[in-house]
Amino acid sequence: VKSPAEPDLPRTTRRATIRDVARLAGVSASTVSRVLHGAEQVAPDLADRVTSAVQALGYRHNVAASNLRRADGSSASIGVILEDISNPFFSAIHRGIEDVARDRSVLTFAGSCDEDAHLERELVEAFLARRVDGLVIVPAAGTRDHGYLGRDMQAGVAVVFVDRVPRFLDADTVVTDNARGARTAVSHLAAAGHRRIAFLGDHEHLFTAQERLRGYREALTQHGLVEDPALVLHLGVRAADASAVAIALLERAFPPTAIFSAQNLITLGALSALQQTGRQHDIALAGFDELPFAEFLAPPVPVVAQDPYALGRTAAELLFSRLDGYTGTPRKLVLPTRFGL
Amino acid sequence: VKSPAEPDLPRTTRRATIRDVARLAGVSASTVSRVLHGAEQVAPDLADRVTSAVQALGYRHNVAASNLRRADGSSASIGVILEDISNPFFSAIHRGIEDVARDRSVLTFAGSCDEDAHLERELVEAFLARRVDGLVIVPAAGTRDHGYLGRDMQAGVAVVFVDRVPRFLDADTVVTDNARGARTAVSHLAAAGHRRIAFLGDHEHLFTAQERLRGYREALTQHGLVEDPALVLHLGVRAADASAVAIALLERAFPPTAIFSAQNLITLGALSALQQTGRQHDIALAGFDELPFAEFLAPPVPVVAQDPYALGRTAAELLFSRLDGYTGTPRKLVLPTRFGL
DNA sequence: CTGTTAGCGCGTTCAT
DNA sequence: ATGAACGCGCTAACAG
Repeated sequence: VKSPAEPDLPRTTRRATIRDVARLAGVSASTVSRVLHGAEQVAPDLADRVTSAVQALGYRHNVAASNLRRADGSSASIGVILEDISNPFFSAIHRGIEDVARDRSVLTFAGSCDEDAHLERELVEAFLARRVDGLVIVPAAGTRDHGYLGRDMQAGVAVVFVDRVPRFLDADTVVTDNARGARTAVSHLAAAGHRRIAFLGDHEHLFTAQERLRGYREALTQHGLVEDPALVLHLGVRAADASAVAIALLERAFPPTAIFSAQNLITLGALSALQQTGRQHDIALAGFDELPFAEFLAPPVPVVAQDPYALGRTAAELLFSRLDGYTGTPRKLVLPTRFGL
Repeated sequence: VKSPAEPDLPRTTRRATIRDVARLAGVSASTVSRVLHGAEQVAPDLADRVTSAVQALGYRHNVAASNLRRADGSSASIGVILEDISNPFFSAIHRGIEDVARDRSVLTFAGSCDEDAHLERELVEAFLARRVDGLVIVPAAGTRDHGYLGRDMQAGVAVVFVDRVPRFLDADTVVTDNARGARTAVSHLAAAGHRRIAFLGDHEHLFTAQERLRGYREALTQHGLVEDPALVLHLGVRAADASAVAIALLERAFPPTAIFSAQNLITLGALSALQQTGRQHDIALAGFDELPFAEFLAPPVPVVAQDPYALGRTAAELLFSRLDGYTGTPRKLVLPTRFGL
């Protein structure tokens, strides 16, 4: 209910369009467009007038509108879906992607799906509705089928999976050599004489957890050890959980003499458990993923280090090679790990 | 140079448009649009035919085109500019923003400017060219003037600054109470009897570093201590630097008896220095920013904890309140810290 | 309730 | 070298 005496004064001024610029410069919109795109065949004085008008009006190019008309219809943006953008492992992947994208003036959307398949799908669709040129995805553990993406790939969207493999879809993928990394670490423990080595991993339906368990088993076999199912534990990734589970493990009647923790936060939990029970010098520990404070630990904990930044860079490179016209068969890259203190 | 015998077969199929859907469903484009937006006044059978056609063609809504025609012209996306998306402090801010944005189905662009004013500006303009509805910015230390954003704010873009204050622009801002946090920590050291307390901070032109130094000085004054300029050191944030500088500090003829390190990575460096020189039990240490592994340290290091996630959430809330129509004077929020082990 | 028309901001023909 | 006209995909306004 508004009185006619109080007209609705917009407190926001309308954005200048290319026509406004054209009018002020006394040229046509086409000429402005040409100047904006650095075309050569514009008279210098006209170009100057256009540039001044752009400045004067605070004109900002609208890439969405531009993209609509353009032939290739590239939006110069990509979408990144991670488990959690605030987890250092994933944010390093994110940064790797960003750096490669930035070199091509491509912007990056990012979203966390918190291991939720439904959220993952929602993010994919939201990105696609913004017409991203490509998608980099760390699949949620629960996603049963990525096949629906086939049609979008057909339509020209470049899709690359990182850290975990897609299901029911043949697409470019970059993962770490999880099995080999785990095998190396567990072999190290076995070589030191341990025969009862526990495996502490996260959700058993997680690709990386499965692969690391596989590596653990390979190492046992390799050293002539028999797996004791009671020593293989799967849990959530929260450090608090891991700590409680590890304490229970250590307080068993017949505890392990060594622990292989298959993930970052789990190593933290195991560390805490060893500290709380005062067993840090009795029970050996080795882990997957780097620890930022490894040097301050006594005794030191050897870890399998992956390179998440390289994971991200490599994924982005695969993505852009597709956008550059590569149409070959999907590439499956496996990046090595480094084991040590 | 292409032979006519080899026509350029597009290996990508054209995306279905709303007209394609309309044709297949035997309705008009408007009807499809109405169904897509959940309008009530469409006959159920028509709606069903539209839905099937959408499925059959793998149609994906184009929000850019939609946004172009729509009255309010909101793109349902925002841009976030941080120093480094892979730094845990900033990625926690990022996540806070994302969570608030997601509740409103708003997507998030993110970019790192690595403390480079030029990159910051480039990112801002790239986001604006994509017509983001709002911008959350952690200003680069070197940015001299954010005034250029005034015009875009006038045009309706919501702009919020986080962690550091803008220059020459009056806008919504959320920062941590850096001075008070530092004062608390340094007071703690002074109360323990220390009279020679060193300050290890990063770039002196960084807002947070300045504020923390201010807090350090307030604490000294409060405890009747006189500042010794030789004990106030500014450095880069890389832990390696901090370690070297701290070692040099400890090896002086007249070293401090306590160190206040004003940032995350610097605390890491100081810790390393104390460890390398074997002085960890002789020289007291307190730091700004949380340490993920505090519980494993001996002796424990008390720290000033900020809440970057809350910083992000709060910033996003200010942003969306603007988009919701708030037009009052810019708000300057200061979030508290928590000091302890 | 449904279809038709026009136009959002822009780039691309095609004339000139 | 420059401008006029058209259309990208979509939706607001109107007509029926």
